Amino acid sequence: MKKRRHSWVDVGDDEPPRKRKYKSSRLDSHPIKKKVKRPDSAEGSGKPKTSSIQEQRNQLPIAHGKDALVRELQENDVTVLVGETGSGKTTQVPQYILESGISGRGMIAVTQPRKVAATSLATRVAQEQNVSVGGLVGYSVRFDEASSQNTRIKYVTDGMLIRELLSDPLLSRYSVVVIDEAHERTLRTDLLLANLKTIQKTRNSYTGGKKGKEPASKQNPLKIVVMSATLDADKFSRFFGNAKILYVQGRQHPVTVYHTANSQPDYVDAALRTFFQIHTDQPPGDVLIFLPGQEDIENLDKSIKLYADRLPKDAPGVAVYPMYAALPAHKQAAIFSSAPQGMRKCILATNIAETSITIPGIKYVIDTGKCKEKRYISRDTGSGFDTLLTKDITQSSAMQRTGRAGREGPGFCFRLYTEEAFSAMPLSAEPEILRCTLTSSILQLKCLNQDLETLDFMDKPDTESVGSALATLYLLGAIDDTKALTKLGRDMAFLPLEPPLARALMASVEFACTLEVLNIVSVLSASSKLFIDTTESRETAAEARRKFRHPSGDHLTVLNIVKSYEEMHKSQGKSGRKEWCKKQLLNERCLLEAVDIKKQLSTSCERLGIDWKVSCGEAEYPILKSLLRGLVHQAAFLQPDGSYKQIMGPSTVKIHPGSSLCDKKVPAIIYDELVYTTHIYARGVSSVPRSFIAEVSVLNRRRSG
DNA sequence: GAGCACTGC
Repeated sequence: MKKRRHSWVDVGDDEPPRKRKYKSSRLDSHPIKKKVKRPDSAEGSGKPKTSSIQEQRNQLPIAHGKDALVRELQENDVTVLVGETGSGKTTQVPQYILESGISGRGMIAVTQPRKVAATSLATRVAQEQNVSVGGLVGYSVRFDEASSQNTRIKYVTDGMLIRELLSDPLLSRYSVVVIDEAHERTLRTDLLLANLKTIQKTRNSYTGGKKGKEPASKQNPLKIVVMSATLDADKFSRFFGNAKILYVQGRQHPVTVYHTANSQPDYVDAALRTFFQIHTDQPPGDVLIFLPGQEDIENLDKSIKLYADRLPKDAPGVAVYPMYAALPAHKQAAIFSSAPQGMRKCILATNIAETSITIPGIKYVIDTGKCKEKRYISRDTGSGFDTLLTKDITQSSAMQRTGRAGREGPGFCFRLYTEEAFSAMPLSAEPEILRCTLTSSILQLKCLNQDLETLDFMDKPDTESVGSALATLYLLGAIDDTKALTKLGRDMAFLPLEPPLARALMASVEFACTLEVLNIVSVLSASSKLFIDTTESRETAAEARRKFRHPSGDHLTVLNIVKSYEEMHKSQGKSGRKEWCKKQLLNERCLLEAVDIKKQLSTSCERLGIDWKVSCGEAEYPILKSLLRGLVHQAAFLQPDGSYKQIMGPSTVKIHPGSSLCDKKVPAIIYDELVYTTHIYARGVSSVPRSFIAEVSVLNRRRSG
């Protein structure tokens, strides 16, 4: 048989996606001129009404190509599998691998970027195998695990597999690793891909990748399956020595796409007009509008309500639901309830609705084509800051948003940008590794003895960004002046914290205030924000915060809140605690997550021989000194004009308006992060005596031994 | 005096 390298193999019975053009036509100002159908495949006939789980499995698009797929997986060490949503690849491929014996005696790991995905997929696949989750099929995510000695298929978050890498650098328990959602190119996916390539070379005694010439020394070979959406498949294939690309058809209802004839600089106004055009001209069906951020959502919310009131009395009403991450949980939950009788539901969402949340019943999507992107600007030594600015989305994002209209039936998508603008969009987002802080990743790679210069990344991070991370690690005492990992650095990497917070926690041992610092870093490293901050409640929230305010600033204010929360729990129990949070406008999600993190960190501390119960009582200096050890590179001095000048770095920063120290002119500050929006703002700020700062940068290194 | 997309250990 002729070797077919780097070619598309059609596993399903449809044409490969490169031939499918996303035809679309212009939409003249707003009146709808012409519509074009998305040339979609399987005219979603929907799920069969009643069928056994096995029948459902057999009806998935991927089932048609099962034999061909299994054959390819058997023959190739690396396979790139392209499949759209609804193809069933994530649930079926691991089962095919298991059932066909490809995985031998080893386990199959399937990675996911998000926790919910990992746990729910494991549950689904366990059902299909007719076993309970945690047996043959299990999962492992932070704070939650269901697996046993019998587990053969394990769904894990990519971060979890990286943790496993630290204790088992060859991932020897696994014979197959499936990297799912690889097109998202998260920092952790890229780290895994780079490491997997090295691991496979070692375990398979690579001889150039020629089929049928496997060396006899191959004891415990590793197979890699990379699963991705269509756009980046070639790149993954090239990265793995022109690995075979297989294509699987998806299942999605057709969505009619419209573009505007002219660009719409005022996209909020354009969204408003488009919404009412749909509302008055189109049949019933819910509307989902994608906007970049909270501010736009709040404005559009007001405008829609204003105009809806002016509609004729007999016209159907509009029920508006905002949806973004900072919204309190009970308001987020509201979007899943159906609209009041005779009203059209209109959801205003950030890209939280693009992948994280699926809202049922959406027939119309309005896409502003904008999103906010966090980007790290690295300067000289550790003085970089994050920006959070509105920018154009990518083509894959646009297609994802469009797809949200076709989940349950044929739908419509109104793009508030021209067809030309769509064509000009980048295909997919720039990988995170090129725009994020690398401090934590580089510390982990150091623990794996990986040489950054020789490690093969899909996209190599730029030298400036690596240099900045190395400089930060050196300042924190995690590496020495030969860039070698220190004992302190190894301990820091063991803690599930960002290096600055890990350093602060390690320092707390020295200052005998571990309990306090543990409480603070647990909240700081929680993924949700502590304060609920919507425009309408901003004043009330600030008022509530004043009660907990500590004169030294935000870190000790956080500590006061944690203490009150714990007391509230002791005296009032779970429901009292919840009520209390609501009243104080505190986000309980953050505090609950902090409780989990604290539990995990205290276990980690015990393993490192640290007594985490050591407390400094009411003293504040030990706490500030500990924090300063981690935040040396994030400190600034007051200038005569009231602004702050970074100690390491060129920038002048302001204290963020949400901080308890805003407008308090203290001589020196440390901060959790810098964010550039309208100014460079320092967030999470504490006041420290100037004298503390000078001594720290020297001390950090001296004690790192 | 002004405002913050989304994840992970």
